[in-house]
Amino acid sequence: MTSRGAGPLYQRIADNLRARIQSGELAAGAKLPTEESLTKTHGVTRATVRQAVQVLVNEGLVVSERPRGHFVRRIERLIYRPQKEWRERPTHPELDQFMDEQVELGRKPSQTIAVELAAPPPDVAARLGLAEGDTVVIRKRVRYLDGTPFNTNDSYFPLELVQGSEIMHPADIGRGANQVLAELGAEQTHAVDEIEVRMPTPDEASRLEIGLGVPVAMHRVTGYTDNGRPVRVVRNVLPGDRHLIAFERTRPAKPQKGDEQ
Amino acid sequence: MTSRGAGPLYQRIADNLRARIQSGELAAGAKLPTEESLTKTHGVTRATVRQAVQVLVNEGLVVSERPRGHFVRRIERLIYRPQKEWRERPTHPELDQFMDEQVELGRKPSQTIAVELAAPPPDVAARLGLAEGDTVVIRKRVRYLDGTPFNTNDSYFPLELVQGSEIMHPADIGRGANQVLAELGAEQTHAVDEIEVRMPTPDEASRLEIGLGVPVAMHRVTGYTDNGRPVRVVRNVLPGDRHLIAFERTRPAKPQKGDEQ
DNA sequence: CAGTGGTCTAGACCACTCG
DNA sequence: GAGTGGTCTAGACCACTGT
Repeated sequence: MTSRGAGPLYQRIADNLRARIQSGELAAGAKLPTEESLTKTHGVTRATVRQAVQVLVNEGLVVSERPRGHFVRRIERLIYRPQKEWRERPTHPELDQFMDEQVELGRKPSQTIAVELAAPPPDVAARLGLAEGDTVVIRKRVRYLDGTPFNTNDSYFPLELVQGSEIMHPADIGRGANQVLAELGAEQTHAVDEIEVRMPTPDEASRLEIGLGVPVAMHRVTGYTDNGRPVRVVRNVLPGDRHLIAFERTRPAKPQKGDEQ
Repeated sequence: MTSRGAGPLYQRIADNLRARIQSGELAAGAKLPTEESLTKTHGVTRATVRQAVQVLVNEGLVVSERPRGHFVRRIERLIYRPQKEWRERPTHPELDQFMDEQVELGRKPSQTIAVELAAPPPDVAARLGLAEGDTVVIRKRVRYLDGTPFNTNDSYFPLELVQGSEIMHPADIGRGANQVLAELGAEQTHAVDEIEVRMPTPDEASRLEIGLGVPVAMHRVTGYTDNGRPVRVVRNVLPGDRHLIAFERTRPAKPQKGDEQ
């Protein structure tokens, strides 16, 4: 199954290393053989060995920690609940079966907040019903856990809606930005959730200190007032290796038909 | 512009190309300059140019269509609704709801079904409460839309539960596997949903015909009976460039506090 | 200062598709 | 058959980290 006959040399070397990782011979955190030593064991040049290792890096299995060497990636995911603020307790005890054990064991959270005025990105413009030339207020947050970036949380508001309000101050809003919106006569009463999966932009990669081979999920929430006016878009960017997204179903009824789950 | 600040040559070439893609100068589907021509315009060797292009490929911005050249990736996402099966909709028995929805859009769906007996992967074993040496029945499906793979849908059942039942036949189950479970006295009444974001395994990449630079979302559903016994795990693997995950919130109530959305 | 990976050059041959 | 990207060799020099 592993080094089946043909294929490029670098793929066969990559297959060999991948198999050793998956078998546990090279456990999480273990150091890979040096490129130099791989050239000898496989009888190829260093360029070929590097190509093989690059395959594993792009698969997210291996990280480079220059100049100490390459290491098997450690993956540790925390639970992310997109619906969190509308749920205090799960409806069924089983829901926590695989989650409670992982949840916060005395971690130290922190965050940074910045406020910018800028033109909205296309997806935000479309959802707020703005033109790309319009201006939005952006509250940009990066959340950290034990000092490493955990996710980003950027809120976009139409400028004329929040002009001069507390939302434009780069500090935590104790009662929540939604409460401020309500005071401005634009209370957000419902929302649409979307999740997009892709590789990070260079910007996102640097904000989140993401290595090669780590994709992100962008969780986008569009908030509406009672009469259907969009007043807010939130974009949460979650590094794939640090999050497990969990959510609950609406109706605890019987599935009706089919295998569509 | 070109020699902005420092950095490796290949990164600057990649930055240049990325900017031209994002500005629209190189639109979706457009052909990139050939590697040969890039060596001339930037005065470097082909290896360096290839390194630059590889960056964009790994970001998912560019695809290679050998030997025609490199092209700006076209991204077209369809909506994926993890909660779909609990919406009430009349359907034809032959088609499950995924297919059903796409048929309405004039697409041509198809699928393959295979049944295997094997040891469960670790995540499935943990959720079904099995040891890794135990055996599960796996119903493996690949769904196609207009001939291209769209996602995979693999269901795992404990062998002793479904032994000899219709679930072990590699054909569509009109009334749904959940109905069969109910007839076996193990009706699934609630479920836990998880989404994991990562790069595909080589297996997944080949099953789904995924190119480099395309991550996947794995949507995992664990189904339980009324008394909390896990009877089924479903793993849906969704290529990131073909899906937009959408879901609904439970209560149309006011958000309670904070910006946690 | 030795060891490691990161970058880059200068070539070569191959496989595949298109006109 | 021409043009393209895919693979591979044989070197070289650099930057950084730990001893």
